[in-house]
Amino acid sequence: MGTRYPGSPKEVRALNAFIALSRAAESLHARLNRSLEEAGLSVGQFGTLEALYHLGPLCQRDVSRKLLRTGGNVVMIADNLEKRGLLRRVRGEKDRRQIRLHLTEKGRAKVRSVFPPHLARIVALMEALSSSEQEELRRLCRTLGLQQDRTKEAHP
Amino acid sequence: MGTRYPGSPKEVRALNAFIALSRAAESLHARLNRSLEEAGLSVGQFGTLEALYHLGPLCQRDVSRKLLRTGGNVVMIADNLEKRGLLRRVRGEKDRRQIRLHLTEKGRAKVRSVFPPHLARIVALMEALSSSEQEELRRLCRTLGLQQDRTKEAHP
DNA sequence: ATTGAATTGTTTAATATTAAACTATATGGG
DNA sequence: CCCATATAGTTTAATATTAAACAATTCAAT
Repeated sequence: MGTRYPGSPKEVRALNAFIALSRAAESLHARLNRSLEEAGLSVGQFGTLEALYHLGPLCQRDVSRKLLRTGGNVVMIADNLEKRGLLRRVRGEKDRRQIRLHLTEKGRAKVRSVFPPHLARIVALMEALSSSEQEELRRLCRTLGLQQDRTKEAHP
Repeated sequence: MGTRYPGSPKEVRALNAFIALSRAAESLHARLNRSLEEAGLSVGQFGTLEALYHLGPLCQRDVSRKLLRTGGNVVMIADNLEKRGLLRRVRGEKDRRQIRLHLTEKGRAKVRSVFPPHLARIVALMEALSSSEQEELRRLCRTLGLQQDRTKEAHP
């Protein structure tokens, strides 16, 4: 990690922090993805199921915002999950443009079987840091991530 | 951000830190990618050019490890950059399995034109944190990312 | 020396993701 | 009411990425 760019201390500090952040996230994801794939779920599929499980039915736009993916991608994710009987689409009654995604019982069962071991792996990976370090990491990342509005399309 | 999963304090702490880390990285990348794409480079292409520029010629395997991408992906990245005349392939003399990637002068010029504004954007985004916070973030992320060997294939 | 295992790069097929154009619905100002 | 604009979802075409099978080369242990 780190960089060999011969910039100002300020640049080097920012770049080193950015590279460490990027690589930590990618590294953790690479390790977690493998076990998710063994469960037959892509990252987007798992994220969608997990969001619906813990937040209740959502329209596709909300899922798109939550996962930071484009709307078109969520259409495909919902298509595939619907084909497998893990969720169903319900046309909004008030706003007929919206389609709310509801987990089926099969979908809930999938989350119940996949989420606990996934969480256990996350906890195990995060144990490289102490409790207070985890809380500090969260605070720093939230400060970084929240500095700008991200409620619009993920990549407008 | 955060989670509504009703787990133990330990689980909630780890999950919140993980989610914040993931979203911060994705959020920063989404914003940076747009400007890279305006320069006509994908993330993998930019990462490859930048690595060759600052580290010197590398074989594809090294690039693969550095970018945390599969070898097959690096083949395609190198193909596309070679077609555009930004790098050239040089068969290794000592180990004839290897192919070292060398930047062309056009490739170096591309990095010189793209890297500085890219770095400026990173610095601007990271300024949401103070200097010491940036250093602390780097330390925490390195601890997380280095806890396990990642010198093998990115997704073996 | 020889053979078997490991490593590097390549190819192929499948999936994921995006941007952009499109349809349908909602909303707000004349 | 009517139209302009915005929003939700869909479709399409292109690119990115992966896993897996493969060829060529190296290396190590006999």
